[in-house]
This record gives sequence, structure tokens and C-alpha cells, in this order.
Amino acid sequence: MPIPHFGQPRYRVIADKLRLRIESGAIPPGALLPAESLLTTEFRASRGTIRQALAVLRETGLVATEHGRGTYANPRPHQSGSDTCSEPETRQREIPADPEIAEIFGVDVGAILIENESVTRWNGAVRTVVRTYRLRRARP
Amino acid sequence: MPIPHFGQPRYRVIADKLRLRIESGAIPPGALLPAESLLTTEFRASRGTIRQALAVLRETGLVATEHGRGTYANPRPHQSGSDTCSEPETRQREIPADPEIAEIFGVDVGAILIENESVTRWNGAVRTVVRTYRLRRARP
DNA sequence: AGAAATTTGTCCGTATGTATC
DNA sequence: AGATACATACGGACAAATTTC
Repeated sequence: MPIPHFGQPRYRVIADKLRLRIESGAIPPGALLPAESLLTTEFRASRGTIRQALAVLRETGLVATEHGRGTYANPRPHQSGSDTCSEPETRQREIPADPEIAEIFGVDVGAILIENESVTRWNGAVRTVVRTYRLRRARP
Repeated sequence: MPIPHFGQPRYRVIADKLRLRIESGAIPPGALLPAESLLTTEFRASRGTIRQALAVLRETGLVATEHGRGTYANPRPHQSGSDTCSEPETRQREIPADPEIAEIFGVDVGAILIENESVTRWNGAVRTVVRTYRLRRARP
């Protein structure tokens, strides 16, 4: 028996309540949200509705979900005093295409690609490595 | 009787097929996609799965849906001239670190990294491949 | 103007697969 | 190996917006 949704959809109401908990600090950054199964009993909603609510928060980047682990609040640490985020260290080089990336580009294995690499550190530790590949090609 | 989802989830497969129809021009910009009820019969999938596939295309801006009307293809080409730039096709996977990237992160070779890959096409041809690497969250 | 048909939106319940602990 | 947690998928029901007759 579906429960009617007068006015605001239930999943938005639930999303708002969860957002309030995160923004108020009741669920601190990095902390795990209650499991979906718990949220179903707390909000008396089906799991599909709970997942819809979490999807809203995920789209806005307020939470991140990992398979088998759970949903974390505020995965991006906010800027605060002593944290140091280094300027990205970048480099460019030319490399031969391995079989996998050759197939993506639709070129022969070993074809020359231009790779841009950007390394970002956080408090000294490498946080992300971004590599961009493109074909070396004549200018249009 | 739920159908198991080996490899690619069904909704992603369906989303890819629909994207192909749009990018190939089989469904021209501004045109209506088949109704969800039609797609269920065509792809032999439940409506929920169809809606999940459409949600993928909606997130990338490839389609827009209006209540009571339908789902429109490519409402805003947002690309000047005759060039067509597809929204990136993304995927996430876990890979063992090769010696080079292991050194960057300061981890052992073979350590598991999370790789996000985004492929952007231009006029059908692959333009850029962006790969972002990060460490898998350490156990709490 | 109004009723019916169409189409998307929301919600429920259930079952099973897959990843993590 | 078992328990826990998220992911995918099915089917049904009703609500709300739009179009059609």
C-alpha cells in the first residue's frame, strides 16, 4: 500500500533532514551515516525511497557512498587553517599507446599519445593523480 | 524473478544504446524518446530499470524529462558550430598499481587503486581520456 | 469545459547479486 | 564462512501533469 506524497515528496523531506544533520555537525565530516536498512525503520520508508534521498545528497556532493561499506558524510574536507593543499605538480610527455587505451582511441598499439599528468598532494601525501590522454594531431 | 546483472548492469547497457541513438541522430535533438512504457517492452526491462537508464542520460544532460510530456533528446546542444561533443562516458574500477604510479603514491606495487575514467568524444572520435587515480579508503 | 487516455513521478514490497567487514 | 551493507531488478499501485477527444 503506497503512502501518498502530499506536497513535498517523501524522499526530499528525508534528504532535507539528513542534510540538516550533516550541516549541523550531528554527523561530522567523514562519519558514516546510518545504514540504509536503519534509515528505513527510522523514517518508515522503503529502501528505494531512502536510496532516492541519498541520491539527492550524493548529487550535491554532500555524501559519498561506497559499495559494501556505507555512506559517508561530507567526503571533501573543508579548508581549514593548517591544512596545506599543494599546487598540482604537472608534467607532459609522449607515450606509446598500450592495447587498452589504443582500443579506446581506435588507433594502433604503440601509437604516440600525449599524456598530461597532474599530482595533487594534501598535507604532503598524494591525494589524486589525474592523467589526460589525447592524440597528437594536426591543428584544425 | 530478478535477472542477475553479470558484468555491466542492465540499466547502463540500455543507457548506452539510447545514447547511441541520440548521438547517431536516429533520435534528433528536440525529439521525444519512446515512452517509458514502450521502452520496457522493447528492452524487456522493468520500468524502474528504464527510469534508471534515463536518469544516467539526464545526469549527463543528454536528455531532459518533463512530467506528463515525455523525455526529450539533447534539448540544448550547447556546442557551437557543427561540432558535436558528447558528454563524457565514465566508469570506475579498481586496478593494481603499476610501478610508476605506485611510486607516486608511495605504496607497494600491486596496491589497489580506484581509477575513474572519462572518455570524451568529438564528432564521434575520441578526443580525450581522463583517468583519475586515488587510494582506496583505508580500513577504519 | 470536461472526461479519458497517455506519460512521467512517487512509493511500496520482495528477491537476489556483490562487496566489505 | 558468516554477517552486514550497498547495488540491481522485478512488479504493482496510485498521484500528478499533459495531451487528446
